[in-house]
Amino acid sequence: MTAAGSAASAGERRSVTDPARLHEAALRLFAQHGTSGTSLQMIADELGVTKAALYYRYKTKDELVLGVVRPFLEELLRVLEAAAARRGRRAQVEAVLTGLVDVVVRGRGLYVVLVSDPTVAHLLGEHPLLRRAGDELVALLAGPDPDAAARVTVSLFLTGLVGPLHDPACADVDDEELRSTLLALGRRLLLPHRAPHR
Amino acid sequence: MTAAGSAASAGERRSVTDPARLHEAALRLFAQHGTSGTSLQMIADELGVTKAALYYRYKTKDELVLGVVRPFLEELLRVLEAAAARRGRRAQVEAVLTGLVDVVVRGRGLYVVLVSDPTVAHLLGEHPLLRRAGDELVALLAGPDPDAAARVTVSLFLTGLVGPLHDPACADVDDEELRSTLLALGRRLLLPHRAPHR
DNA sequence: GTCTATAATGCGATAGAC
DNA sequence: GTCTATCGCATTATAGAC
Repeated sequence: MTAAGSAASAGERRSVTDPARLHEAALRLFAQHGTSGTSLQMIADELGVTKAALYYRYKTKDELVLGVVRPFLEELLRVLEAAAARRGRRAQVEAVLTGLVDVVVRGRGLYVVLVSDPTVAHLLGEHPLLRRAGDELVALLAGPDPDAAARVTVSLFLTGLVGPLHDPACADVDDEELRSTLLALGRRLLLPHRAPHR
Repeated sequence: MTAAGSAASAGERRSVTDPARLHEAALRLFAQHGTSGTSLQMIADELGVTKAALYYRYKTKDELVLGVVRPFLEELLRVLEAAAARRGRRAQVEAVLTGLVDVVVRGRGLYVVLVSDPTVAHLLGEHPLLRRAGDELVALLAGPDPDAAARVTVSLFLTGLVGPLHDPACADVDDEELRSTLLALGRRLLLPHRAPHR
């Protein structure tokens, strides 16, 4: 919906006014260097503007980071809402999985920043409204009153999703195959299974 | 072996000369704020010394980061060596899994820094000697000529290992249970399995 | 809405006393 | 082996011209 199409037409000089351009550039740098390792200067250079121009849109660097991450979180919350409306745990898990994998694969770098950047984690921890996303996600996938193993499993899966997104060994995997593989892995980990031979 | 025991006796003023103390403090900060988000000042404060004192041990910040990560990588390489000496893919995977999970659980924060800090990733990419660890690890777990699904699976598992280590939802899980759960998940993901009902 | 210019602070790193 | 002091530079952030 809010795809990259609007800004993809050409190398035209669009200005920072278009938030999509800023988000796209900042995100790429955040994913590559982390938010702490990315200066406003780097973002400004990438956009062909000056640092000061960025301060017209965002009062602080923290707000910029949140601004980049927020749309992704909101998309995730919509997935969770839709999933929570389903009846039956199995249907809920399935809905979360498909929605989550889709958002994550489309988002690529965004999810990396979201789960593995300490600064972002800290910022989200301070905004309880945004924090809900993570908590609800875990609750839906782990089910009610999850034991230790279930919690570890969910945590491993959610964290692990980022791996294939930027692993050079998986660079040749196209989005469709990545989606279906991650989905299969999610089902294998999160849906009831036969216990392994012991 | 080089456990935390040597420096754990009391709050005694040990000085930076003892590398274990420096590594411990730096690691905690790296895991919490990322390497870019951790200044030498923060490390020095944590140790009760000045920035300048750190420069006696390490010429640059990069060298300090590598110094903290290296012992962990070497431990990992020993695990890989031992595993590679086994006969049969199944035994190799099993050996890598048990060794890896043990090192990761004991290392805790170290693995977080290793897999999710962009600066560390970049530094390791420049030292081909250290880079071997990651490559060999993937090769051993994914097997010869792995298809896309196998590569995605290995990547998800290796990245996912960090999740439960610092997820608050898993904070109550003790090391032993964590180890056995991660091991079970690894087997489930990386050893041949019956295809799911489709 | 973007610029130049600059303030204020913190950074990594060095020099030299002890 | 650790200190104080400092250099040079990058950083976040602001003020004011256009």
